[in-house]
Amino acid sequence: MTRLSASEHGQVRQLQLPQACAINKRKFLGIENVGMAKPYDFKTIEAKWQRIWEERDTFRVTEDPGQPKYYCLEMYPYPSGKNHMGHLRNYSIGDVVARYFQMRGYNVLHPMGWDSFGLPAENAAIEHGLHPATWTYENIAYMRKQLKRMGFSYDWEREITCSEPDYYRWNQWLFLKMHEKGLAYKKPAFVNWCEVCQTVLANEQVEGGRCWRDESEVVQKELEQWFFRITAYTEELLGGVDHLPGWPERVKTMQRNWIGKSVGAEVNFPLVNGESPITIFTTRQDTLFGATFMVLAPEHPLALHLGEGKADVQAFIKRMRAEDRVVRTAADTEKEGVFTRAYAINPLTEEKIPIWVANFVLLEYGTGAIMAVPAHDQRDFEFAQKYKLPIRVVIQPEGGGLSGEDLAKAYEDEGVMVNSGPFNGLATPEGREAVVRHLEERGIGKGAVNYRLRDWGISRQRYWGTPIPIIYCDECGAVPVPYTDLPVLLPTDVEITMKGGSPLARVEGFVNTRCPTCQGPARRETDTMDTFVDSSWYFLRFCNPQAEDQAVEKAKVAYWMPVDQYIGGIEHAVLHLLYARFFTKVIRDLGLVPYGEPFVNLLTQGMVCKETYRCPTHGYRLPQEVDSTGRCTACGQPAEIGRTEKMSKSRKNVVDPDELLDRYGADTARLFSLFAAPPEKDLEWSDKGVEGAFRFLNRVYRLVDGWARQLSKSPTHFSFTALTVGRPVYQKAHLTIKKVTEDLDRDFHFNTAIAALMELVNVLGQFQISGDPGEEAERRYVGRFAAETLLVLLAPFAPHQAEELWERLGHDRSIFKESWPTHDAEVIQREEILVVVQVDGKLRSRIFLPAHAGEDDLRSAALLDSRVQTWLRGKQIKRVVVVPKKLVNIVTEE
RNA sequence: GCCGGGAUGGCGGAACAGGAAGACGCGACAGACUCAAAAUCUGUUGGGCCUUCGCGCCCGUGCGGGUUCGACUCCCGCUCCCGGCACCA
Repeated sequence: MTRLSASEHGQVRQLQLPQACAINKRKFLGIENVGMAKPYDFKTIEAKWQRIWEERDTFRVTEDPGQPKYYCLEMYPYPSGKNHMGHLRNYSIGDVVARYFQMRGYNVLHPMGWDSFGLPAENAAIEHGLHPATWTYENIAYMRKQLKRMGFSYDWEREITCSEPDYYRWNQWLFLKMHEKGLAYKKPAFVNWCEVCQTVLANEQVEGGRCWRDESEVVQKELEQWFFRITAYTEELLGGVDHLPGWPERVKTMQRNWIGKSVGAEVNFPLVNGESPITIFTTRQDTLFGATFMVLAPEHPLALHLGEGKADVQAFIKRMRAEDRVVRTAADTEKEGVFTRAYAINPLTEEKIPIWVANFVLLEYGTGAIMAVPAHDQRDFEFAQKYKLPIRVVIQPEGGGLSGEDLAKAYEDEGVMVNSGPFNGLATPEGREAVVRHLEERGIGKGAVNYRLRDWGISRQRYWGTPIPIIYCDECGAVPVPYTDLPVLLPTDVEITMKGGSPLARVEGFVNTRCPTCQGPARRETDTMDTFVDSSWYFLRFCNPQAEDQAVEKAKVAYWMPVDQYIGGIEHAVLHLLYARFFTKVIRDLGLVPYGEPFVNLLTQGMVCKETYRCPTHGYRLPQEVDSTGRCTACGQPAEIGRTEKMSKSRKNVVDPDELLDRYGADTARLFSLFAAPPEKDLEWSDKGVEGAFRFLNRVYRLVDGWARQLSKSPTHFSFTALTVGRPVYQKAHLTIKKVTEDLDRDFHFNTAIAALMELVNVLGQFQISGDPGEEAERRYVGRFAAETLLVLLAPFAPHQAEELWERLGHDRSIFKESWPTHDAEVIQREEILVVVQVDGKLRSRIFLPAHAGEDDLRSAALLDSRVQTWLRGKQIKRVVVVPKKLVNIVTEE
């Protein structure tokens, strides 16, 4: 018996081919004259259709209020040189989405552009002696060509290049608008400084104390910098996360973590000497009675003051301030402190408690000062043990029994308040509220919220970016460049050295200017903007990329926005995706967009990985540098084999897209990257898998091309009820429509959609379009219907081949003008259903019944089945569970 | 430590609402075609068992329990892997 998938079991017998058919198989496959099966000529076909799409402006879109819109956007690339497989995967996913929605009748906006400002251009300038612009624009030209070779359905008329004045002038415009509203401001601050990049980095660009670009250690430097007040939107950015059902949970979690909201209280601790009190922030105000000392951050202004005339305190503060902050603030750094010999009063116990200065308290979180509750905070506990400070239990867990003397570690969980005067007996949640109320009544504190999120530092001491439109005048201070003077052009004659501060500072013609207010001599700001500013609103610009007099054109943006589907890498979960949300809210408040959230649905595609070989002495090796026994060919040592890691040049496990395209073509590259894994999971590259995709496309090609001539004579109508030999194939085609459509609608399950197409091709491979003259009309009708269905469903995945074969079937209109098919529920209705019979939950028999069989029919048929009866012998039937049209389970008495 | 995600054949992965575990592909094995190879086509392919080779039986979705007629799926308790945050008060 031919094995087919379970769902088609009922059709199996009808699909059997008599042995004699094998003789004619070559003929039916259209290869009888070929002698040898040649692969289809993807080079000619792909080039042909790319040319036709371009000539016919197939993917040009304009606003059309009469048609539902769909905005499909993939994160635009940084033009680093060549596209890598991650890009191609990202854009292949996006292209299927865009083409699918187009066929579903949507007006689809699918644009592409270049995130073309950034540091690598400056590095390349030094390395290769090229101007950053030259290097960037050569890369763009190359990468654009690659994308076109992939056949992506972009509206290239909307291409955006961020490094062009017609784009970055609007960065400056937005900066000025934000400056007007107090959302852009300058302040001195400790900032992250990367020695390699010679620039400041935003908090979001520091990962584990290292630069996100070059992974070098980041140091802290105090500099005067421009900031965007993202914290003005903290609550909205946090709350909005709850209203993004189309975003992956992990991205939302990351954003919540990054914003880091803590709810608690601020409490004032008066000083014994009567000076103004120390304010602390705590989330555990219910432990206030257990605060036996206080700790200030070394940078806290009061620390120096209290340490006046105390050499050891001064020395400690000096040493701590000089210490590398990344090291000092690491969790495993030993706690260290010094007693100021000053005292504060615990406002609830009215006890005198000592004030310390210690390394583990951070100025930038909360108020830079803490109350220490050693019994209920592990850090305070460790500190108290080291310096012999009192430990007092004020929270008892259920069952109690804790005492300060024999505590081995802090009890940080919730419990019941003890040793807390009027609050004794309250559980932690109520205690928290009660203490806040008490503090507020007595005016010694208040409920407070703290966030981890800091304002976004955007100044970069680099050349290849947007000039910040500010002029410094000795008389008038920092003066914004008037709107009418925009853009502030980035000068082209600049020397890039990567040392000695902002390159623009050395361009006299740029720096020296006149004050817009007093006309006196003045100097321009020489820092440029973080490149993340460009990507924070580019999706709005795509709606009106050519607008010369405004950043965003209200009506067009209102039509296209929000982005219906955004697709990109998880690495931007916080960075870009947080900034873009912030900018959208700012621009909304400028009255230019009706939405505060830019991206309705977000798909974070997985990385592209490949096996990696590593030799202990020679590092990463190419597969050919490792012999069959797994030893490095250079030194003979056993190499680490087959570990799957993200593709990267340094790991020597990359696949070059150009080679892939030369060898297999765009359709194969697309199909494999969509088939090998669901889009959100990592994709393990497999050369064999690519060949599998290529083989599949060849099968489709031979099949449809082989049929094409005969199918031109097909009848256009045939009654379903009259179908006989072609019936199962016709049904399979309808089932495939259903499956592919559902898979695309349900979170873009491309891999299973493609699997369904493969199943259909497998069935069609067994079907003949000629035969008995009496059957010929039916066979051709069914063959044509199935082949056309296959092509239409395949079109979003392998567009070139679908177009080509569509044309060969006699169509003169693009397959993308076809509307997406719908399945006929009556057709896929089976005449016969397979019922699974279980005895005590174990599969014991299968029976075929007419589709209209009811529950009672199922029950009696199951009980009558001879195999079931064997299993029932000597047993008492307890009950019979019937699942309509599916299953019968006979439960017996033991 | 807190938060999120995950674990299914030799491999990538299916199984939609609790109802046939392993679709589809890769690899492997066999056969057809061929002088031969490649390509193509056709089968077989989770593990084990058998004087019965069957529409056969037993086991099987990280581990241990539970709910249920029935669990990859739900509940409780673990292990391991991946990711985010973290001396954050």
